[in-house]
Order: sequence, then C-alpha cells, then structure tokens
Amino acid sequence: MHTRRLVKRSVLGSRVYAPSPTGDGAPVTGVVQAVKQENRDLSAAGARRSVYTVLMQDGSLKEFSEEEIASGFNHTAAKGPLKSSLKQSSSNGAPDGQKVEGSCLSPEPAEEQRSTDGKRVSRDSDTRSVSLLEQKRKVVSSSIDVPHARRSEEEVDMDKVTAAMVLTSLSTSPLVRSPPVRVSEGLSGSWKDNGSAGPFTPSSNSSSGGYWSWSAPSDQSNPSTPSPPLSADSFKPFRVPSLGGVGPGPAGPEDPILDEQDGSSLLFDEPIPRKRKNSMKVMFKCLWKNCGKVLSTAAGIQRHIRTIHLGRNCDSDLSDGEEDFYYTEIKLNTDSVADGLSSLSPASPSVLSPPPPPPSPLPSVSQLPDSHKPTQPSDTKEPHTGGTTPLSRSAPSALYLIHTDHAYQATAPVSIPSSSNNNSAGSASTSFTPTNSSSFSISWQSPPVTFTGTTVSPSKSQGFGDQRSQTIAVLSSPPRATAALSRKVRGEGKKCRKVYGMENRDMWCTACRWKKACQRFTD
DNA sequence: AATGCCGGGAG
DNA sequence: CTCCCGGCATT
Ligand SMILES: [Zn+2]
Repeated sequence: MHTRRLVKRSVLGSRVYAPSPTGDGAPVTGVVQAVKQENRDLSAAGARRSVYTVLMQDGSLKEFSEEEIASGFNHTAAKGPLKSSLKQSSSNGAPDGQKVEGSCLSPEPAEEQRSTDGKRVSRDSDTRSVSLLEQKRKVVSSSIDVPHARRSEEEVDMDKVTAAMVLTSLSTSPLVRSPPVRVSEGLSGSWKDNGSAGPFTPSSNSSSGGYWSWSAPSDQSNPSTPSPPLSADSFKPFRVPSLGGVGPGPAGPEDPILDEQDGSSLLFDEPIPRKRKNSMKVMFKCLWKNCGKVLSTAAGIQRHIRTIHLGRNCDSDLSDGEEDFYYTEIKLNTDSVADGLSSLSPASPSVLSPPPPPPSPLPSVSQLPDSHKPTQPSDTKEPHTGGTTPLSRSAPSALYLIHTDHAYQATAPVSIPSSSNNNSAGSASTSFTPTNSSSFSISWQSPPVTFTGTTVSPSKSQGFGDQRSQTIAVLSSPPRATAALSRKVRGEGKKCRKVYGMENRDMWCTACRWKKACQRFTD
C-alpha cells in the first residue's frame, strides 16, 4: 500500500551543495559518491533517511543527510533542503554556526527524490555506504592449509552407527528398504584396504569427501545381500519398469531395466552413494589420451601423470592436485555383486506415474571433445548421454567400478557407451572401457550410474519411452535425494549479486535485479 | 545468513 | 512487457 519502492533513481555523480564545513557561509559543492539508506522496510511509514557520501571539492569525503545537501537535480540548485543540523560534517573544528543561505529550505522530509535522468539510487539495506572511490580491500588468504582429511578408526564405528540408524529408520518407515549393513563381514574386504596400500592413504584423501559421511539415515540396500525378506516387497515399486516399457513408444524392445536381482541394484536415495565393500581390487588408471596405464597406488599414478603427462618436475610435493583429473580409480570387482544403481531422473514421488518429463535436455552429444587435450581441466566436462541402458544380465565376469575422485562439477549422470562401436576417442575409450559387455558403474560422489554394454544411440534421444521406463526407478525418495538427480546443481560462478554486491545493485544485470536467472554470468 | 532464482503480482 | 518481491532450495 504504501509507496512502493521509493527512491530509486541514482544520484550518484550528481553535484550537490553542501553546507559549508567551515561555517563561513559559503556553500560548497561536491559530487555524490554513494548513497545509502538507513532503515528500510520496517517502519515503512517512518522516516527513511538517506545518507549521501559526497566527495568535496577539496577531495575529502563527507557524509550528509538528505536534508543537508542541496542537489542540483530536481530543481536547479535551489531545491536543497538544509537543515541547520550539521551533525555530520565532522570536519574541522569550525563551529557549525548555521549555514542556511542556500536559498530555500525545504523542511519536508524529502520522501522521494529523483534525478532528472533515469537512474536509480542504490538503495539497500546496508548501512554503511561504500564509496566508489574507496575500494574495500578484502584480503584473501592465498594459501590455505588444508589438512588432509583424516578419518580412520571411526569408520568402524560408523558402520555401527549406521546400522543403528538404519534399524531405526526401518522401524519407522515402511518404505525404507534397508540394508543390512553388515558390519562385521563387510569390512574385511573393504576397498579401503586395498587402496591404502600406497605410501599415503590415497583413496581416502582425495576422493572420499563423502563416502563415509552419511549424514542422514539413508536407506540403502546392500546389493550383495541375498535377500532380506523385507526388501523383497519394497522392491516392487521399483522394478516396475517392465510395465512401463509398454508405452506407446516406438520401441518395442525395451529392456526390462535393471536386471535381475540386481535388485540389489541399489538405490541410493541419498546423494551419497555408498561404497561397496566387496572383494575388489582398486587400481588407478591413467586417463590420458593414449595412455592406459594402470597402477595400483594413487601415489604411483599421480606421479606418473605428473611426470609423464604433465611434464611436471618430480618435485612430488608440489602436486597441485591437477593429476587428479587424469586418473581414475577403478575397482575390479571379483565378486558377483552388482552395485547397480539407477540413475534416475527427477523423480516424482509418485512412483508409477508415467509423466516423467525428460529431465532436461541432456546434452546427448556423444562425442568427446575430440581432440581434447587435457589441458585445463577447468571447463572440461564429460559428454554424457542421456539415457542409460539397461543391460540384461549378461554374464559379467568382472565388473568395473570406476570412480573418479573429484566431484568437480558433476552435473548429471554420465553414461559411457562401452560397446564396440563408438568412436570418439576410440583410443581413449579403449583405455577406458574394460572389455565389452559387462556393466560398470561410475560414481563420483553423487551421481552414480550404471553403464552397460549396449548403448542407445544418442542421436535420437527421442526415446521417450525409454526414459520413462527408467525414471520409475525411484523408490523411496525423500525430498532429499534430488540434488544430484534433479540436476540443478546450482551454478557455481558468482553472479552479479555476489560480484557487485548489494551496494551496486544497479550494476547487476537485469535478470539479477529481477531476481531471475542471471544472464550475465551464465554458467 | 547469504545466494540464486522460480513463480507470481502489480502497473 | 517491465519491475519487483515472496519464498524456497542451496550453499
Ligand atoms: Zn546477473
């Protein structure tokens, strides 16, 4: 009801008269450098005062209240209000006396003032103004010590805790299918063991950010688990896909999705996938273009990359972590277990409902950035294909779990076609793909995906049918799980708001000003 | 607490 | 449209 957004025109840069600091009576002029307002919303009706930071002729900066300055805008020079209160002019000791000679004084509280041109004043809540001149310097510490995460014994406990959590959740929600997290047995073959073979516990340091930290009682299933009575039922909803396949879709040949008892294909509802602890070997593979080197220790691979590919001195220590981008952790699973997971789409809670809108236009480009040289990891993104394909249960003698260490900026689940034909990076793929057939899954921190040998031709990502079929997979999805899936990871880069700050709202791009998606800094 | 931004709402 | 803001998801 009350006035909408008051004052919005910018007076920055305007010349204004200000009470003479010396009190001698002669008004001085200055240029408005910044304006700020105090007390905004609240007391809507209340007096809202603006404080102008003015650059005086003599170069000094002073702050005046609206009433104290007579600005040239609006009505020639005559308009200024000048109250006699000179409280603000700190200046010299000159007793203020009174300086009213400005001409007319307007007692009015200057509710709105606008400049003739259409600019707006940056109003904002911030109480202290920031003049454009003085730049605030922020000191950023350039070197930060990041202590390597150390976790250790706790893990054991973790399991216990987890188990407890699971149990608890079990009792409460019927939906949860849980997983027997076996504490005892499981650990024996923990991947961790293998990994840490190296000089310094590799696996844990870089990768894991979150493996073992499950903040929430997640329900997870343990793939290898034979069959918890409970899970059986719960699974149901989750494997309906076959049904869905019947869609009017073009395709008849839909695979019955997650195969078999991969029921175990776990579902991670939580963004944080859990690691399987099976008997598997962890290896580190160099992803460099034509190098398929596989080493058993992270240190080794890092060194390899650093020296061979990065041409870095073997100063070891100075690894800036870049190597991480070029190798991957591979887990060779010797066991029958499958660690499946379903990638999913933005799941709709209602499981069966078919309207799973294709999440988003996934870049279905299946081409690797061809001649991409691993130079700056910065913008590299893996090409992914939207659909994953279900692979039937072929006999996976071995399955690979690839896991990259950094979650850099993962966006969506990736699937890499492993089947024979697949150009792009033919060379690369070779090194990357284990054998044909066999599914392997990759999991970066969050979006784990299963790959399979068959690939859907990315070209026609049209398949609506398929998509939907998989979509269904979601099972108990607490509103949480989304992050990874919903693929709205939120752009990282700073947007206008952060860049310019509230102080300079007028510098924001329009979208930002409207609180819409930034157009200037699109990620 | 701060950001980024969708979904609405008012001229 | 243009201009804004409530409110929510994220960080
Ligand atoms: Zn912007």
